[in-house]
Amino acid sequence: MNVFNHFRDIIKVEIETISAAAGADGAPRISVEPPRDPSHGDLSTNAAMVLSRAAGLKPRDLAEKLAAALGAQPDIQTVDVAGPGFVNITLDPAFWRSRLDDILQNGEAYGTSTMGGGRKINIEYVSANPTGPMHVGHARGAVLGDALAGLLTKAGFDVTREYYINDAGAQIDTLARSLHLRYREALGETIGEIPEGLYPGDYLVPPAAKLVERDGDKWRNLDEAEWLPALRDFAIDEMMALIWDDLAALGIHHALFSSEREIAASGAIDEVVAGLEKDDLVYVGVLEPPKGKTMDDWESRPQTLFRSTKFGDDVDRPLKKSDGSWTYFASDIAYHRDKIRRGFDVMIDVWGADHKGYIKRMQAAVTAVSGGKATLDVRICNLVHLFDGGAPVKMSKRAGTFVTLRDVVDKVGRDVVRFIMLTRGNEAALEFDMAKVVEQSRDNPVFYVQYAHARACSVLRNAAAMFPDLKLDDSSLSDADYGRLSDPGELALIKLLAGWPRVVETAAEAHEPHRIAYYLSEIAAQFHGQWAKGNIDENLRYIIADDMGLTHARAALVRATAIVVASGLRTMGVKPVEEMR
RNA sequence: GCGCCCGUAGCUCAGCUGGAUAGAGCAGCGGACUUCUAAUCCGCAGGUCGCAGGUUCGAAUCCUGCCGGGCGCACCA
Repeated sequence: MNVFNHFRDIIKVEIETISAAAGADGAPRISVEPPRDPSHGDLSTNAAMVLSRAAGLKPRDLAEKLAAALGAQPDIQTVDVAGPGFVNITLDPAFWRSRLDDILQNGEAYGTSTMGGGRKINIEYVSANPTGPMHVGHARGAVLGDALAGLLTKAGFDVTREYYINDAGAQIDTLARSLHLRYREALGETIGEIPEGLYPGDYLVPPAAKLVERDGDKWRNLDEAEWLPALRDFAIDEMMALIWDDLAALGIHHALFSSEREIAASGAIDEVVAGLEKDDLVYVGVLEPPKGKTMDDWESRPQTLFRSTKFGDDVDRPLKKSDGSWTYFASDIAYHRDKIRRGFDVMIDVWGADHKGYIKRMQAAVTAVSGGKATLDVRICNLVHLFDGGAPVKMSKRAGTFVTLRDVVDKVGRDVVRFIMLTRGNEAALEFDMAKVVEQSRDNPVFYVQYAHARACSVLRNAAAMFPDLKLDDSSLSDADYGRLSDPGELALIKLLAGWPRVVETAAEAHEPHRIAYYLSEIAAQFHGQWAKGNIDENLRYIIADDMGLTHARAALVRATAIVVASGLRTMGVKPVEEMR
């Protein structure tokens, strides 16, 4: 149960009783939130201030009426009117304690929401070019997309995880030529320095050997035109296998891989552009060179343009290259229309920071192609600055200090990578210190949260050892006498745990999975803090040797903490640990 | 020149889509262990939310204009 939504519904009913006009008017603007200052109660609503005009009352007067009505509701202990017309509600502690039932009975499914109503939503993420292994920067987009997918699933959406393979264009030819060189090397030739313009990485050496094994020297002395298509296919398959491995190391598995080449081959691009032409959204025109930027090779010439300015873009965008072939943008339009046709009217793309300038045109295209019915949200991932023990890791392909995603995952573990990548908002740059993230200390958020879960499991193990007769399965725990959980710290922890459904919904709505990481840190802090109180006052320990009933009640709280932390971690794609030694 | 993002404590960052006295970690200072794992916790100190206007009951949050930083800016993907 989302406690806040629950009482929001009750408040709406009461408002309608007080004033039908107000009830009909601004219901959507009513917010019910936890007040920042806990001394203001458990819930705070702005309803009286937002609806005073429609009700024909002064905010404070409406607030007083609302407060009187709410005071008679079950589960509500006190209601106060404060400031300009806030209505602050304090709930009965028994109501909060009963949230433990909700948690224990649902297990890790606690927090699952019906907000999404099973609506289809498509998340396209990673989409790294198949020209080599993934590097650290890719990891952030991969984790963000995957965690967002997990979050939206938890929030009740029908999520499809999708990867767009950019397997067309000149880069793939470059890949194929680079492979051919390595292939000749594998056949015994001395190739020397890799020429400028080809990919120098030695990750093409194993595929080259594999190609020799499969085809012998059959491609060796042919003209490029004869071997290029075959080597292209071979190279793409090899590179995608590499990327799949890297993703699997992060625990990421897309449901669908869409190929740019297949889109192009299907004629979808011609089709979608023809459709845009029909709507008068395509024309031939001349673009102005950008001002304030030196463009030596600028050549003013007529181009086939998409009227993206009609949908808020800054300039119209080219659909054709100078050689007459389609631009990447054109095939991306066709691709997104394909997604729309597959029934997705809500789409999310996760891109790197260098693609920021591409957002408007893509959103314009989605609006145009769908007739305004589909929406595209683009989540941009800022840079990851890699450190090792406080020293920046300089990455250079030439110097051979290039750090791949795989290197980092192998070094610190996939759960650490996943969690740390979500400890910042996606638009903020992120520092990733490979030494620090495996430290067992307070300033390592992964450890701090994992330790809370492990500590909770440890308490339950100890409780079982001390009281062999105590039933500690979830259903027995939900029969415990919660009334004995009366310490303010315990109640505060319960309230935090009860906030999980709301965190899921607000984070899902904002498309911001990093909020889960912060929320889990809060729980961990409250839990560790409560633990420490037991070192000062033995009566506050979770396990009380001569009081099995109290231990049972506290075990229920501890178990509920473990459940919520585990649920949060799993939503982020991180595996909770039961022990840390 | 234009567009987007960012600017919050000494440092790294949250701030729940406009709520009340702006929060946390680190660093600093002072405390707490014959432990249910101190791998932790408690306290103190630290702020003109870049600057200036505006919108309103109310602004770190929205609008405008500056200042500073980042990214991008036909045909690559």
